[in-house]
Amino acid sequence: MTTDKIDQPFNREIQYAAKRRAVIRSAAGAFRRRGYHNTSMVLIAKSLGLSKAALYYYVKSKEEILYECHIIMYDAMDGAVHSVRGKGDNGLEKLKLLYGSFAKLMTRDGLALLADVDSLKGEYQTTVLARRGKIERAVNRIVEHGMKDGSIKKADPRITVFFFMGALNWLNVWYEPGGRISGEKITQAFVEQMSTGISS
Amino acid sequence: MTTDKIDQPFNREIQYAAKRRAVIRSAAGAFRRRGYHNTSMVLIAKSLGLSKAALYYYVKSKEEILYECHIIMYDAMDGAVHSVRGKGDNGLEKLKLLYGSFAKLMTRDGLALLADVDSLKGEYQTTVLARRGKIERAVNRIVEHGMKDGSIKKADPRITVFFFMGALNWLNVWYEPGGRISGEKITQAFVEQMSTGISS
DNA sequence: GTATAATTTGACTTTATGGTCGAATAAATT
DNA sequence: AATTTATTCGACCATAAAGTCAAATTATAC
Repeated sequence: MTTDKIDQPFNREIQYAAKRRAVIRSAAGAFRRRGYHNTSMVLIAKSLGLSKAALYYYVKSKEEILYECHIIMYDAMDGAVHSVRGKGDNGLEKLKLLYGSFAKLMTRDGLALLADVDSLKGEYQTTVLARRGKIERAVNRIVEHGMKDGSIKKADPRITVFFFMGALNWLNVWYEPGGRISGEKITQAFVEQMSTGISS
Repeated sequence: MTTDKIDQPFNREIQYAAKRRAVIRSAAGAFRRRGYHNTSMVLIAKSLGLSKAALYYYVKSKEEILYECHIIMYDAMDGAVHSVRGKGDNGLEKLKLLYGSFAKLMTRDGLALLADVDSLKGEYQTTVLARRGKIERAVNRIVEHGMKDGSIKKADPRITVFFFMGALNWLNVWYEPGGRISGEKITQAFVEQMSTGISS
């Protein structure tokens, strides 16, 4: 059928993209659990039932995988920032929404990974640091806004933000998806503890 | 003089120990800044004006250095736990004292390093995880105590602790000794934010 | 069923770096 | 000054893991 002729090359791309995503997702999980440097390409390959060489059909290098992990995460975080636009009656309420989204991202499947930036070089690192800065500034802005509207206690916004963003990032180290503590409980508790820690 | 005969061999040991400490301190700083795997032994050696081989006169392996970094830190933290015994009118007050000590440890010179546990193997990792567990339990106990005496809001103590301990551990990633924000300011702000986040 | 393009592989090269060793140097001891 | 002991080094080895490539396999198209 003619649809095949049109669909088939399209499917190819889709399947390639899907497999590529699978590679990165699988690697991301391994990186989170064992750390970037303790995860070899052979291991990533094997856990997908592939040979190492096949991996390089989908990615340029190990570094690229790490880079994409970060980008995926920052894309998701940017999305969270965007979806919070116009919501929340004041700075604190907006921040609670955003922080909750962040926590959900970090706990939903093993996607989360914001570590090992030092292992990225050149352009890769520059881009990732830029993305990180962008998120940081967005959060800072909300916090500063909250300090002005009186919903957040006045303090050095940088330290304030580092505190609860640090708690979030550290999740990667100890949180086990599907472990004893559910992602929802963590999200709820973190939002609660964060907000009471800074509300005025 | 006779004192020399007695002092000299003693000095030797002291100097050896001092140099060994210098090696570990220097390495710890590099590890914290660039990450364990991005710091080569040659680099550590060069930054001390030594050759790589000379390093191995003081340490058994790179892994041993990382191990000692952790132990030094946990010794200091144990000390902090110990020095808080009997102090503080209630759980929250005691926790504030302890948390402040921890924050001081993390910000005072580049000593802090509690990451890369995955790069330790066998006995090394077992011991470090045991030490970490010990600290965690001590903190948990204080928090639970505070929840009972009414000074700390009732919640899942594990998550409560992970939150503010995570914030602390993440310091390593972004804090620059001698940078724009002083250790004292951070310590003060962290204790404040931690305690208001959990006080009832 | 043959040709073409997409995947996958085994076997290889390369590289970074941890670690070793015997010899050289410096310091203390007699 | 000679001897022993502590310290340091240059040059080397070992190895793990990243990355490459020509060839084989599998899927798709005609």
